[in-house]
Amino acid sequence: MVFSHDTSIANPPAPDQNGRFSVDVRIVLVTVSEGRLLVAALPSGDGWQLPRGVPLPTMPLDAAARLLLSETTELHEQYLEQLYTLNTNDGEAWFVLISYLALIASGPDLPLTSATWLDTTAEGFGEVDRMVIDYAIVRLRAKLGYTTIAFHLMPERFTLTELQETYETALAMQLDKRNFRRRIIASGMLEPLGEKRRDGSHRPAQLYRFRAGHDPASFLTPQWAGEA
Amino acid sequence: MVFSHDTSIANPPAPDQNGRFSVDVRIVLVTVSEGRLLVAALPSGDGWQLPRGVPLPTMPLDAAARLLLSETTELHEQYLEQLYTLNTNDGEAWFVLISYLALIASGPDLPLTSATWLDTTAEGFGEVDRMVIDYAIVRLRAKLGYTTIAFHLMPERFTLTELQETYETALAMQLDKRNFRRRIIASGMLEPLGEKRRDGSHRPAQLYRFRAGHDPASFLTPQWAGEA
DNA sequence: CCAAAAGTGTTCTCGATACACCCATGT
DNA sequence: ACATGGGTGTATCGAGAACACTTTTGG
Repeated sequence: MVFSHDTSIANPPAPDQNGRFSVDVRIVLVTVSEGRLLVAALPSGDGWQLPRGVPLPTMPLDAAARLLLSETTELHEQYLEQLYTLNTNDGEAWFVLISYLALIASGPDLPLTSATWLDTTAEGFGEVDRMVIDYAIVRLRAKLGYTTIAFHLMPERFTLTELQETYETALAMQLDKRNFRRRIIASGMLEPLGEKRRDGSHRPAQLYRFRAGHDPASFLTPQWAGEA
Repeated sequence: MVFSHDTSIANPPAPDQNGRFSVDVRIVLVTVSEGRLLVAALPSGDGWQLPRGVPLPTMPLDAAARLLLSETTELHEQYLEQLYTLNTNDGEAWFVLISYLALIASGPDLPLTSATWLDTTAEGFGEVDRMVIDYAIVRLRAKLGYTTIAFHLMPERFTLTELQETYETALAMQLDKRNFRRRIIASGMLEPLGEKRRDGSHRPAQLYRFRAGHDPASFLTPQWAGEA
């Protein structure tokens, strides 16, 4: 018998040698800036690594991840989502690596503490970090198609062109302006503000914000692949 | 500073008091039989619980899950997939609950050891187990739409009607025979065997098997919702 | 010849795509 | 008046859904 079976949630595994795994939390903190999809990285020897930490067993992992995030960026309005749990080996012991995807709004101010923004395709990450980043990007791209997650990459108020640019950067794909607008409007996720933004010698742009009561289960139509 | 930062995968968290979480593995083992979607359960007090175990830190979690599976069923051809990692609290300490989805082929022989097959909607599970089961079913249904996962619920050789019945049971939804056949055939996931099966006073059915070289990344068209 | 399950095609609708011009403003 | 980015509509195509009859066998 290899397992010590416990009986219920109210009666969890005894704190013996078994079942106590090292847990390592890593965050893929992503933003968009000037047409680039960026990830927060910390220097590590001659390369880079994702922000990471070993949580205390006295706090929930999501709280640990959020704390880690607050050590990485000063900005407090972030989206945080558990990504995937890896299981990795180091000699004898296996440890559990729980990865999170975090998003913060693009903008001229991208406040980091000791981390640096790197292109998401940058060289210099370890093999595992690279996998985690790549998976985070896959997930982000998929979710852009059928959720309103893009909201977290945008400032409070924005124009449709700015929103489209964020999608294009995140998806690494050009989108058709008319189709993009038709779908975004049809999805009902945006609320037009009365105001317009004048920022040059051209027609001013309508400003929008994400609708407060946007149902998080509301779906945008997927499959923008193959458009450009 | 709440986290002890480590530098790389090759230099994992030190085995100190921090970062050692209790880890609990649970398996949602699912099969289909006689039009019912079943889950393997163990008795627990006056109710039921999922097969579970506390893995040793000296083995990968997937191996622990597979071992657990082998304690639950004698059948060895199973599909196993990591589902989701929950983080649950018991008084002071938090523990990490890693859930797996496993599938075994339907058939007259559904060999279990100490477990019992219950309807997936059965009462008597704890709150957490209920969540895990429900999520497993959601994932299974989604994956039936765009992968060849159904393969693991079928015996080696089967007819199109049997395959459709498995889909219908798993999805809890009636499907149109002609549309079903057109899509399954078009997906290329099946290989017709030369033989036919005669099992009654009616036209014999062509036998199929899943194509050996079926690309696991090959996708069936999704979205069968709303068909019936 | 009857019962029972296997097998097969066409039509319609709707969402996804491709595509080009006019509008409002600042200089 | 012209340069700049904002804003709009239509035609085509393909996938998904709805739908009913013929075929083959055993008894």
